[in-house]
Amino acid sequence: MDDPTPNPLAKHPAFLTVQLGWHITTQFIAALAPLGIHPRHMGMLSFLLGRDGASQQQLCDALGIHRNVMVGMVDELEKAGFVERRRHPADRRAHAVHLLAAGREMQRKAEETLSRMEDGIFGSLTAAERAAYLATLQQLAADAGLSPGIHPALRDSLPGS
Amino acid sequence: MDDPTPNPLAKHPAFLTVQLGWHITTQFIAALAPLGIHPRHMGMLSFLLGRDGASQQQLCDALGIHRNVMVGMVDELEKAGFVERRRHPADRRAHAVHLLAAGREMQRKAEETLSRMEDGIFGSLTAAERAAYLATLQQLAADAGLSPGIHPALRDSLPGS
DNA sequence: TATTGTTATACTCTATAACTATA
DNA sequence: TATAGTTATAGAGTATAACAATA
Repeated sequence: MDDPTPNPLAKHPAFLTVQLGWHITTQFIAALAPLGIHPRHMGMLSFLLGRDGASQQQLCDALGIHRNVMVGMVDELEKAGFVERRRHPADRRAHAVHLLAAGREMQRKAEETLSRMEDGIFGSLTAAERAAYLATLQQLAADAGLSPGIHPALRDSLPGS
Repeated sequence: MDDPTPNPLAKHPAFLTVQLGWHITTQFIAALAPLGIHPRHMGMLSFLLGRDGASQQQLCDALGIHRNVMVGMVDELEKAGFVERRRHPADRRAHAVHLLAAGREMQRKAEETLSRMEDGIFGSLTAAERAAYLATLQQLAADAGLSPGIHPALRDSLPGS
């Protein structure tokens, strides 16, 4: 049943992290699709929860997205009624991006979807194992200097078949 | 020092896995660049270690890469002297892709690079924590049905700045 | 002069489809 | 007729550069 010479990558925690992360991403994209949004939209909404009224440039800096791409993302979220561009109180060049009620509701649904998916993925772990896994991840993320809740490339799409 | 309303994603193990996986990927691409190869090349070489002489189609099936993309990858590896296309003994339509000595050597160096990088990333964990992390990842990968040592999208590149 | 948002252009990557030689 | 490898074409995605308004 076993491969005579097993692939050496399978024993590397770095590889396994990437492999599992990729699997989670594709699965989450699919889980979010019925809601009509992409993980990158959820990332924006989740961030705005704590920084409502941020300028597009501030969103760019925080989320690691180019400002020309940000234009399109805000367009999409605005068209869906999740956010609104308002006048920035301190800088007339900037737009203040504000969460609307529908946006908060969508963020809540998306996070619920995420939690449901996690129950499936981590279901075979004991509570203690799952807690240890989470603690380790948080420590590693802190070691690596990763910003909490942010990463630039929650983007497209499915692996080539 | 803390964000008044912290980003809720930071507490989700699924998100943290993806975030850390992305960080590892970008760091590994950079670590491999001086060797002149990309993680996807290492994936090919590591796989061929156990399946030398596989046809391109078999490589496609195993690694989840389209066959038109595989053509270019084999071209690159062949040009670099890491693999060689030979006649397939059983099917004259197919090419048998064989590892050359330089390819084995490059695989070895790449895996050494990976191990060095892992020492940096996981350096703050105790041996027990690191072992537990690895065991959990292996269990989760098995639960998800992921093929050992394989994933389709070890691809480009850096997050937009 | 630098910065914010925006638009236009070019480039890269990926996906689809066609072609050949075998099976 | 179907499959392995290859090539060509088209589409999506990303990055670079320019622009108008404001700092």
